[in-house]
Amino acid sequence: MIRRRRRVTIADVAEVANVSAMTVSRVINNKDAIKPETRQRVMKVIDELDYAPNHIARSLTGSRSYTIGVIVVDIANPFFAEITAGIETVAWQHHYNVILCNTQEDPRRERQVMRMLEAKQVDGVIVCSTRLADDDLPRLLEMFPACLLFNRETTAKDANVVMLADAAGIVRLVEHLEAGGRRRLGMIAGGSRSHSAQARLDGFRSATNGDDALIEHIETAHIHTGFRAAQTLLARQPDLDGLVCHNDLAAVGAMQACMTHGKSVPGDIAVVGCDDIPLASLISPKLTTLRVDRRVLGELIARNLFAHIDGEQPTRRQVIRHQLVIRDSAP
Amino acid sequence: MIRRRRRVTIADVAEVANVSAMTVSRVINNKDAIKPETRQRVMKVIDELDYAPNHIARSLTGSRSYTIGVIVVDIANPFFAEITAGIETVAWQHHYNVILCNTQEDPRRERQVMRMLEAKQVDGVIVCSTRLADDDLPRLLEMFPACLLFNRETTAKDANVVMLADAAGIVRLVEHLEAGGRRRLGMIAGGSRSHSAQARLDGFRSATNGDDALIEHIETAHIHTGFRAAQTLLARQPDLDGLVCHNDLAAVGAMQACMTHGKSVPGDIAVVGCDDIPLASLISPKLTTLRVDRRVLGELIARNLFAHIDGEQPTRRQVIRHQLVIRDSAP
DNA sequence: TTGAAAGCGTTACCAA
DNA sequence: TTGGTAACGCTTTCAA
Repeated sequence: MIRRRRRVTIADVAEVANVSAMTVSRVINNKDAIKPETRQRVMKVIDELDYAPNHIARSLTGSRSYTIGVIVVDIANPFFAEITAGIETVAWQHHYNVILCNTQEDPRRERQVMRMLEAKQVDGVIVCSTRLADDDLPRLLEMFPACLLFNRETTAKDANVVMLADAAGIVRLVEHLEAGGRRRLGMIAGGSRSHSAQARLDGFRSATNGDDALIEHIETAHIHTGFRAAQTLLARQPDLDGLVCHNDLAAVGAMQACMTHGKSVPGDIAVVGCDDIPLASLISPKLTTLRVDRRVLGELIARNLFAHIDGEQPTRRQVIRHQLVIRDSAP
Repeated sequence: MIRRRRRVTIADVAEVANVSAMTVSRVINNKDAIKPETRQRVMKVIDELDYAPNHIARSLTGSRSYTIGVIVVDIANPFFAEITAGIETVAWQHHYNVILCNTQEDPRRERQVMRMLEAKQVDGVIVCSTRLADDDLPRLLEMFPACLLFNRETTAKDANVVMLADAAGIVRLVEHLEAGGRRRLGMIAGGSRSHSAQARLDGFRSATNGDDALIEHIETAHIHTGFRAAQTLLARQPDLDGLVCHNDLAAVGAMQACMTHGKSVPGDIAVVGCDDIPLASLISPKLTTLRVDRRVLGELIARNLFAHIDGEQPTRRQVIRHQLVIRDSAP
């Protein structure tokens, strides 16, 4: 059972300072005009009693809770952890706290979490890579005074959206490969249910007038799946001289497959990945890839939300481009 | 400016259902006895109006806020991200939310964050690797109905503690090396200000009756610092046949140095790390190291806190041992 | 089994 | 420049 020590209240301060609670309230909120003398006296008592306003009571009066909700599919995924770090930084600058909710890719849980956040009167939510159906989204999002969706479009009213330019990023990779003289490019594409996998594949197709024989799909992109996909692809198309991979892990596997196949990287074939995970610069040859500064991305997302909360006209839709990181695997 | 849509209140439900607010309250809390007929009617109205209790108002009445605070030095660090994932899982099972606070190793910010959390009436806090001074800790922690410290001891009353058995883990590594016939062991030790570095060093010393000539210090443990430290150590002690490294990154660098030095791993010299980062099983030879399941650790931490919150007698001090992961670098 | 009234700590509104 | 009163939405307490 919880036992909370009695807190000093505004009434305590008022009594000791010989003023009304209202006056104390005005002092701590810097509102209205207060006689400097009175203010001094109240401040002194606040200090002596170590008074701090009760945020719960404040929230109840209706204005703000100074809390936002952040919903992610998996906080243990460094991608979201870094975004969350950026969000938290900006939130704190705005004197806000973050309620972090991990949904583990479960849409049911996502729904419950949203209702809970609304019941706790958060001033806004940030939803990263939601798994909710398009139809459910508007009704849920519209419960909140402000909301922002990362990597998902929606018809919800007043929802802002921040998207990663996955397709454009892949196009740049392809252009880089072609500028390096590569003529026959293949792709190892990611899972069919993933939004970003679809976008990356679209980018590849549009940049290459994609021949489907040059594309190999893997459901989960990992080193060994990348390895096998590259083997299949090379068996089918021995003259490939460039390989675009859904992500860095797959690219690492693909490079191993190339070498097993007797092809040198980048001599005979160039390999590129996507995400710039730490491993990308630790292996040999170092991987050419796409990067987005995830902490900065989180900060940008949060700033967008707070613009909304603060009543400024926020950017409705923001698209963030990757940065091309050129290393040894495709110089 | 925030505009919050008017919520359905308990009074609305009461009016439509033709009962008092109290009856509605009893229904949603399953408290006291209610005539089944009345309960049915109230439930129906709740459903129709889509009523959900306002948690802020609930918290104000004094019992619980159903929110805990989690304070970490850096959520972008996968170590803490995974622990946080574990904590969040258990919190949600208890119908709790987590306010996540990132302190970026700044003790001042940590203090502010704690005051804020107290003002928001959290029912408990979990503080991971605090940078606060021993003297500040008790006063701050005692503001909360329940608190738990990870990897830090304290004299604060009613504070529970979960510690990682860093020293014991290193002892096990040393024993493993000695069982494998290694006779002359060196160590690459970590930063002087780090709690865990100190503990790991202590473990090494106690297990080897440590000769300081066999120990090399690095301020930040990374691949290149590990490389250089190993070089220095090998130059000084060419007959080393075992090397214990503060963490996996340093171990990776150390292995490279060994090979550069013409020593094969594990043939001529065994190398072990600590932490089991993803890279550890990706490089060759695969690294023998220490692991602790960080998600499970987070769950354990949270369960300890909730035991306290729920008034059970929680374990005052819990020590978590690493698991020895034997791979190729020290079979 | 149900209800009325008081209170949680704060702020909005109106009055002095 | 200050204070009284009434909310905010709920639960506790006491009474019926």
